[in-house]
Amino acid sequence: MAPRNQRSDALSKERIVETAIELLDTGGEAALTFRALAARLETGSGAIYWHIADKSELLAAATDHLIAGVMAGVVDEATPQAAIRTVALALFDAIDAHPWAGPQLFRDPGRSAMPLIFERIGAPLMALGLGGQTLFDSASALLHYILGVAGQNAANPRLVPDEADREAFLGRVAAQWLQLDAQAFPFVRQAATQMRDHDDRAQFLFGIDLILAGIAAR
Amino acid sequence: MAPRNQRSDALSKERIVETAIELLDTGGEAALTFRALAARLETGSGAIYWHIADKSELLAAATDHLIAGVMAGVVDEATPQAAIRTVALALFDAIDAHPWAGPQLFRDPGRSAMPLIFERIGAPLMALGLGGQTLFDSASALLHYILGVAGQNAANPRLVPDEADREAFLGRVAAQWLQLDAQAFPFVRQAATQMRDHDDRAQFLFGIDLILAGIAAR
DNA sequence: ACCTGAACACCGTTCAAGT
DNA sequence: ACCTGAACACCGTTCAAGT
Repeated sequence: MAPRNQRSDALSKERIVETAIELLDTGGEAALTFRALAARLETGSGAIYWHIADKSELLAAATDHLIAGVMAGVVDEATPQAAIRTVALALFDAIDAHPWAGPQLFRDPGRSAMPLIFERIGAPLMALGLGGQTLFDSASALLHYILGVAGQNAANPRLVPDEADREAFLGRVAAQWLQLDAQAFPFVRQAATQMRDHDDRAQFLFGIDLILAGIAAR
Repeated sequence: MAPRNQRSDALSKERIVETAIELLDTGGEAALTFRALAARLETGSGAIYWHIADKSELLAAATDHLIAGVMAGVVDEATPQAAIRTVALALFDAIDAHPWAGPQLFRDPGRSAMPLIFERIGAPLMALGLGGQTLFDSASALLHYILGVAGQNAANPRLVPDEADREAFLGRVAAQWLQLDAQAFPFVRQAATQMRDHDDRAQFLFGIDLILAGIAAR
């Protein structure tokens, strides 16, 4: 058997992380096991631990890698508002395509993904003239809203090729909401009728604009 | 050995769920195993499956139970804005005390926890005169913001008796942010200096008010 | 220094057997 | 109808042994 440590494609943290992302994209979080990863990398499961501390760090590193790529691809915009909308939509689409990353964004705010996102939200607000506590609190509000939608999206089946699964999912939720008591749940029952053909992306942007309008109104 | 199925405290879904919440509150999500749960309930691990489909349903049922209790305790308020603030803060404090429930809120929007929350947000907006798409989108924005903060809180160590752990956590995040490049991260570095003594609860309310102001400005 | 892969401790879940 | 608890299939992680 050829010694692995002399191959040109030797193990490295980057190669491990990229392979992990492939497994996550293909089969979701359940598909990422050290055994599957080792098999794909043609190595022993223990070898991975030489480069990565544990599974928690592996998932965090995969998220950092993904977000860094997304953020690097975001183009500059003319206005601060447009810049915030563009970054927000880029994140929305990234979680749409890689739903496993949604819950990860909540984990460790010190890691690289979080500062990358936070800077892209806060810098435009500075350009708008915000500062001090208002700046910090406004940026945090936008960040939390974006993460909240990301987390929700990660739970929904959105990345199906055809729209059938998504329709079925929304239809099931709407049906459950319509079964609620009309006296106790007037709003939710009305919302149920709007569920099936609502545009997630437009609704997401509406919320961004709501927060931006709130900032402008101060 | 006395037969279990004749005791007055026989197994029931409610007793299982309440015991599960005790384990979750005491030791976090890792402490909830079917073996630990069965030991605490003085039964076999398989007996639980007679009442609960699987672990996913157990966690969802625990969350529903928790949120139902929280929502039942929320008092009515004079104005729609006050009602929304009160519900939001009640959820904030509930996740603060039971951080394991944060990620669960993202799971299944059809379950009872989600409609309970959504109704309490949407009904006051209806009272404000909102309707149609604007009503649905505005309520969704508030919901996503609240869930985003809840998810973030669940990841942070907040429920420690003394403030030492929280201080250490925020200090560590701030230190990591201060190590970033000054040219590339002007905002994040400034935010780092505000991290240690910021008031999570006040910042959360600031975001709620920002969205409410955005709604009012439309 | 880096890799191998068996072994360990632990899960969720099932199911034949009991009462 | 409900409970028991061993058994199964599967994890993450460790570590003595290799190169």
